[in-house]
Formats: sequence, C-alpha cells, structure tokens
Amino acid sequence: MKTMEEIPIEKAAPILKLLGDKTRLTMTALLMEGECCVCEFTEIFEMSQPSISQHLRKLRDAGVVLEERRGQWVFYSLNIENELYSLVESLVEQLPSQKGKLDSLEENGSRVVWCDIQR
Amino acid sequence: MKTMEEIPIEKAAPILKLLGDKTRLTMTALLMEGECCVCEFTEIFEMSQPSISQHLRKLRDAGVVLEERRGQWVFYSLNIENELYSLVESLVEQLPSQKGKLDSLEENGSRVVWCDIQR
DNA sequence: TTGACATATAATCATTTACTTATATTATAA
DNA sequence: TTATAATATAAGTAAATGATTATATGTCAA
Repeated sequence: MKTMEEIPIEKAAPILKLLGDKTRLTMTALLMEGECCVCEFTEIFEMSQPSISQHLRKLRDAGVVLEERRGQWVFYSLNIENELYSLVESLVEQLPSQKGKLDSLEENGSRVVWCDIQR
Repeated sequence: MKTMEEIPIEKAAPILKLLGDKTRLTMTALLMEGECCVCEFTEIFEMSQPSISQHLRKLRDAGVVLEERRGQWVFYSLNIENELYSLVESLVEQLPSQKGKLDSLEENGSRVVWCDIQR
C-alpha cells in the first residue's frame, strides 16, 4: 500500500472547509466520474448559474479542479496533479457514487460530451 | 481491508465543514493521542478560554467528541462510536502527529493526567 | 461558607459566506 | 454584423461564523 504524504493542518483545514459545502462536495464527487461542463452542473443543482460559477471558481482557486474552455463550453475536471489530491480522493471515496445524476442527464438529453459535439 | 460505509453527502459535508477549521482540526488530531482536558487546549491554542469551549461544544454537538467531567476538570475524547468516526479517522491519519504539542505541555508541567491527579 | 480554580454560557461584533439579480464577456451561427 | 448561447463577474444582502469580554456555574479545599 502506498504511504500517504502528510498534509500540514494549515493546508488541510482550508480544503476541508471548501469541501464542507454540499454543493461543492457533490461537484467534486461528480467529477470523479469524469469531466463535466458548467451547463451540466446548472442542470443538476437547483441554483442560479452564477452561483454554480462561483462554486467552481473556489474549487479552481484551491487547485482542486482544472478548467478548460472548448468552444462556448467550459469543462471542469479533477486536478490529479494537486498536492492535496490524495486527501480529496480519500474523502470522495467514502461518498456514494454520483453517477446516477449523470445518467439522469443522459436520459434527459442534456449530457454534454465533447466527442459528440465535434461531429 | 475493511470496506468503509458509504456516507451520504448530507452528512459528510457538515463534518468536513466542522473540521475545516484549523483549531477544531488540531483539537481532533490531538485527541487521536488520547483524552485531553480543556485546560490543556487553552494552553496549546493562543485563544481565549470561551473560544476553546465553544469549539469543543461544536465538536460535541456533532458527535465527534465525548465529554466527561471529573472533579473540576472536563476531559474530551474522540467518540469512536460515532457513525462518522471512520471519516474522521481517515482524515486525521493524513495529518502530522500532534504528539509534540502534548510533550511540550509535559515539559511545561501543564499536562493533566487523571491517574496523577487521583494520588 | 468562602475563595479559588476550571469550565460554560450570554451578549456583542466584525468578517465571511452563499446566495441573488444585473451585466459583461466570449464563441458560434445565421 | 448581429443575435444567441454559455459562462463569468459585479454588486448587494441576509445569515452564519469565530472571536471577544463579561458573567454564570460547578467543584474543591481551607
């Protein structure tokens, strides 16, 4: 078993605080399934689009997620290069899979998949 | 390896928020070394006694710690019966040991150990 | 009982947070 | 170009947070 890096409390606490919000924790768990675009989050959460955008910004500022613009869409993904990724991963592992939420989008026709768009 | 219980996001987020405070996270890590009394926390943290008391209350209200009065002292310990203990444990495991802080108290003569008191 | 010590509670306050609506930016398509 | 779609930023606001000081409670020992 890989031994984990020790994380100083000064770094761990802000990440826990960041993920200690239901919306951001769910977003992070969703991203464990793969990248998502902003419009998917706005479908999933009952919340205004700016609110979604602000949560994603916080996650990005903390280095938890990466953002990448592709055309008019912006896709977010987990930043596995982040020095605190192991902490994030060990947390999300203990949560129920959020795959169902993405499947609902799919049925809904509102899942945005990049390779589909390009055709 | 023991498989972990899945924790609903509605329960996980508030705990992460609770531990997303430097003081409370350090308290929790300290308690991994064994029980501590309030006066030890007030020695360790540069903070007023009521503030310490309020942090401990939040941890207690969330079921993370247990409190037990013994004479004029009140001792706190991790609540290993808590349904979210595995989450707490997996977090604190990734933090540096806080034993040094307790050792300093010891040198200082301000460590409070119950079996010493009873003599 | 009285005083001292350990801890908790109450009241207050400045800061942070998470949301909202309104508006700006950016990219595509007609 | 101009309209539209996707996203971000700005500004405002109510509620939550984490600290403080002042005070109350509880225990022990003289």
